[in-house]
Amino acid sequence: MNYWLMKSEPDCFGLHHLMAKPKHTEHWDGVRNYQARNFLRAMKKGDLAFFYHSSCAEPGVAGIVKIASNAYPDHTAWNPEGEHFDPKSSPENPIWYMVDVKLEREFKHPITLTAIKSHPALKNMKLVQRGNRLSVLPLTAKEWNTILKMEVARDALIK
DNA sequence: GCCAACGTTGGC
DNA sequence: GCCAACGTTGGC
Repeated sequence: MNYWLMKSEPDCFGLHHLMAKPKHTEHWDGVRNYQARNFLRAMKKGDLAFFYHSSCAEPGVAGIVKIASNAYPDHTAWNPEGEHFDPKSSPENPIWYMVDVKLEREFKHPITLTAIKSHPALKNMKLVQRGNRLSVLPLTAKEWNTILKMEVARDALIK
C-alpha cells in the first residue's frame, strides 16, 4: 500500500466533480510531466491518495480517493482536438498514462496548505518543499497519518 | 496580476 | 552537451 497526493484545480476538476461521476469514479488524465507520470505508473490499484485543491482561494487537501486501476495509456494525448494532445504519443507508443480514481470521502474540513506548512512533522513533505510543481507525488505513511490526525483534531476543535 | 521555480525546447 | 528562451505551475 502506497500513499499519494494528487493536485487539481477545483475550478477545472474538483472533488465535487468527482463526486458527481457514476460510482464516484473517473480517470485522472492530462498529466504531462515525466516525473509525475512515473509516479502514476508506480501506483497500484487499492493505493490511497489525497485529493488536493490547487490554484484556488484556499489550497489544501479536500478529501481521499482510492486508486481504482493500475496505470494505463492516457488516450486524451491522441486527440488532436483535445486540450492535452501530444503528437509524440500514439496508441502504438504511448508516452502518457493515467489511473482511475474513486472518491472515498470528502473531508469535513479541508486541511489547508497553511496548516500543512505549520505542522512540524510535515516540514519534509514534497508538497511544501522549494519550488514543488508536481501534480502527482508520493507521501510517506507518517505524512499520511499526520494529515488524517489533523482532520480529526480540527473536527474535535470545532465541535 | 505578479513572480519564483522549474521543465522543455532548440540553436549551436 | 550547454544554455538561453520560453512556457507552465501555483502560491500569494
